[in-house]
Amino acid sequence: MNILIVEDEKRLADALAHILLENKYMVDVVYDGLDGLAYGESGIYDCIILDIMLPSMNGFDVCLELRRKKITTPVLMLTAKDTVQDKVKGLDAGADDYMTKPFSPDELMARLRVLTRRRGEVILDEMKFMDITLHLDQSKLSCAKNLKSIHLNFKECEMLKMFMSRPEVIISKQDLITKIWGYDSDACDNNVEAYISFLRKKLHFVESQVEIQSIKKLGYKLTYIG
Amino acid sequence: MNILIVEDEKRLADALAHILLENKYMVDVVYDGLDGLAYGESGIYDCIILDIMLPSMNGFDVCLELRRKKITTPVLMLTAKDTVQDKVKGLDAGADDYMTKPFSPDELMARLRVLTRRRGEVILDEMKFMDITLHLDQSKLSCAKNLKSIHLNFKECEMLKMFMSRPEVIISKQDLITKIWGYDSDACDNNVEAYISFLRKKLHFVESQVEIQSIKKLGYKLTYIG
DNA sequence: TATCAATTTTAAGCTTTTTTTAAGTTTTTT
DNA sequence: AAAAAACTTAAAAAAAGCTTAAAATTGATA
Repeated sequence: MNILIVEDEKRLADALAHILLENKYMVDVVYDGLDGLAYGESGIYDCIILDIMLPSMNGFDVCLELRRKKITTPVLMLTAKDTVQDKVKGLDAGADDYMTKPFSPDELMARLRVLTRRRGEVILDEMKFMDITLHLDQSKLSCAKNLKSIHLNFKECEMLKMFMSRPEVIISKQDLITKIWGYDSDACDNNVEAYISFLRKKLHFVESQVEIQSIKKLGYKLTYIG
Repeated sequence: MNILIVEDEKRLADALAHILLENKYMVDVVYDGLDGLAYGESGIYDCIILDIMLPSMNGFDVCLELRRKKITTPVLMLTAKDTVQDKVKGLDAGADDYMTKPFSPDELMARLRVLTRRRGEVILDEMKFMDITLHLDQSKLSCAKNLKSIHLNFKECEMLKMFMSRPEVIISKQDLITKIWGYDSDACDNNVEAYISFLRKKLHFVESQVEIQSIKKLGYKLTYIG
């Protein structure tokens, strides 16, 4: 899970990053609005935590601009501006949640979980697509029509999760790298290819009709072959 | 837009309903947990506003039960319980937002807009012109009148994209070269011609009435032949 | 701290797909 | 009819992707 923090108070930003890292998120931090916009535009984050009063471009405008560019990454505004007007303005600018400082870390984590889980999907549950089920709490993959199931290791699980959250959509190798290996990792395409190969073997093992198709130069997608 | 209010304080429930009605929502109100669950299970609502302390079944359990039954309707918890633990509990039970009483009607409306705006916001990554559709997310070309579709490779896709973004407009070979092969490539006209040929074959394969016409010395354009 | 198992990375050889090239045709223009 | 431009196609070359085994790393356990 990748989080972008856009916050100019360095001390707060670092504290926040620290809390997130403890909770197994991958974190990038930038300290002004234009950087926030540039990073956010990459579309690789699962959530953006956005302050409002920022150098170079304020949070409202950053959010508006992201939405104008069809970036749908959830945005959580975290700010000292606590009037009802500000909240309404932020939410109507396209933010998905709005918290005021000072805040409770526990509540922030809970709201972050809301924004990063798919609607209605209670955490520690399972994901399904056609005949396969990914048991997130057990890191196991199973197939509806037979009783076989198989263990997935961490990276296999993260990767399959990405595919299952957007089936039939092409996901690029670069996206997989930044979301699974991290923004500044030096993983190369071959790392992805190796894991794709592992996953395919396991999908085949459970006798699923779901497969990972590769689209040259663009990436991979999960699809069902009827 | 349909909203379900689950709230046992009749006066508050009515006030809330009144505000929502003023904002052009359709509203149903129930006064206890089991009724809330029964109504919610119908899946017809665009959002459920849920109190926690309720007769017969509390709001946490109503929400958990809805999620267990795969009801994904957004839930906004609106309650007097204002501790951080309660907020975390509510959000982790599957609620999408959590507001405490007393609340600002404006903020409530803003948060309701957030929860209801993502509905029906389906991002279709495709381009259409007359009877053909280019599925960018799948690198596929299909034709309206029949079920055939065919895979396009990267350069074919880029080229068709250029034509479809400006149908009926003549695009020169040089333009195609600089946009597809790059500014400093040494691709020649014949490269373009080869790809035009590939594309024509595929347009023919899907039995489209759209064709790529060549205008000597000037370039090519996409056009429909009635 | 040493050991073991699991996970992750690396690298090499192999397969497939895409892209380029080039030669022979066809069409259009003069 | 000749010249220029465009078309088509096969096959050569290049790029991208696949698979696997082995090496390296990590993390848990004794």
